[in-house]
Amino acid sequence: MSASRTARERVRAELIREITEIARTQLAREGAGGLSLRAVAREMGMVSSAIYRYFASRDDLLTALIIDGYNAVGDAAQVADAACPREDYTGRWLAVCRAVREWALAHPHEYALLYGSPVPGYRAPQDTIGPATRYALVFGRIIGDAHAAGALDPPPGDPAPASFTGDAERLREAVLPRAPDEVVARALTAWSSLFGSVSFELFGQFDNVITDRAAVFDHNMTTLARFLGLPA
Amino acid sequence: MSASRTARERVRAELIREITEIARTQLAREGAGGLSLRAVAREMGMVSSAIYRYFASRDDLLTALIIDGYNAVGDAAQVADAACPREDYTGRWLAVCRAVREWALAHPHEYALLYGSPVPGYRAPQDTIGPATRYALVFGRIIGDAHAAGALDPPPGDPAPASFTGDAERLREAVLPRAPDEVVARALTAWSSLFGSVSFELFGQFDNVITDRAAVFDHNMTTLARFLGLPA
DNA sequence: TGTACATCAGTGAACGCGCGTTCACTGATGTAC
DNA sequence: TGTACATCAGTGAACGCGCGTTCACTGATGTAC
Repeated sequence: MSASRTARERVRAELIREITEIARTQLAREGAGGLSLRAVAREMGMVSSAIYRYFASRDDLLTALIIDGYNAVGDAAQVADAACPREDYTGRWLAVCRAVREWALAHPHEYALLYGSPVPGYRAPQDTIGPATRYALVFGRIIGDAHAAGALDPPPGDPAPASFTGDAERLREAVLPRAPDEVVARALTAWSSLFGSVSFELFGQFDNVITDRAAVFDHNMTTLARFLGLPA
Repeated sequence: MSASRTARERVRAELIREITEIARTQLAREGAGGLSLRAVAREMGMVSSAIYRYFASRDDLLTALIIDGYNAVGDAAQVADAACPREDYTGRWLAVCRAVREWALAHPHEYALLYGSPVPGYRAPQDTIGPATRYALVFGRIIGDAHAAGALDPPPGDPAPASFTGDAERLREAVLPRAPDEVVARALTAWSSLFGSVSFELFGQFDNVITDRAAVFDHNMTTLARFLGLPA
């Protein structure tokens, strides 16, 4: 009977959910290095080998966590963007930046897993790519909307290097339709700048340097908005 | 005899050097997590407990590596700066940025140890602070020199947040004498932007995104120079 | 210069730990007739 | 509706590994008289 098959499958799905849930809290406590199948099994009240019914290896479990993490960042970005008036491009940009920062502060080890030093020996499979780019779509849409509305007026600067045109074309197709090379290049700068700020705050470089980190972050992101040409 | 005491001490110093050397290459191969006292001892042809004559614990060895790393970045920055004409502030800025990037590319795991996700369970002792700020002095001197020469002309922007004044004062004392708050704030932005770029490149975020990374990096750093108000 | 003693370097065995993964197995749950 | 069979979940023991750290010890190197 297909109803009973789905019953078993529901239990299975629920257990997979529970395993990743426990793995996530362990990740939050100890970081990626401290994630262990045996510890997860212990907390599940299972024998360690039972986990292998659900995940083929430790790396598979890590991959699941990574995908969940990227999706969580993507969700946070989307929600933050959706809460703003469509034409308030600068407000949308700022809201999404804050959402990324706040997610990172709330999930430091997950953030480190996604954007920090690579986990030694771990090679990300293809399935992570889609989720990994979700939040980028949000940023792309904001800048793209502003550009389409003629609201993008970047301050003068050097032209993007010639060797960048191919990359720019690929990025236009993926996230920034119709934006000129210079805008794409600036978007990349802003992108790495945002994550540079968040990483520095999270990884301790701002300790004893910046006190009111939220305010400095906002200031930085506003400055980046100007740099991108978003309206004041 | 004091000559013979120094003989013993010379051997001791040489062994400490050799241990950190081997530890450094292991760090380069496997990352911080893969650094093991036993492996170092094996490669030294010693028994593992012998290492404890030279380092009280694994963390102590890590600390030594971290200090060496910060000093290496500091040296690279200093050398790059010293090779430029004093009044070419933009050239000096660019040279130091490149030096940081090139050091990072040449020593990815060491870079990750210094600027990537914190090593779980490791708490940096006070002795790392001095070396950690050496390269910052170099950046500070460039911006400070430009400012003192009246060559700093930053484009308009929002004022730094009020809550930043205390931090700015502290930073003025440490690395940026006599610079106004806005300049200090911009220096911080540029600082995290630089390391954001380098980290993204190193940690794989630019994979399949940017092809000619050196060119894009140069472009970004030049843009940051303008943002700081360094002359074109 | 020679001897008695103190310091230091390195050994080897051991403690106690945790890990990922495999494998043959027992029961329970579902499927087909 | 009832029975024979196949699938799946979970067990428990084991393999083989490496790790940091401690400790009592042997020799060698240096020191003081």
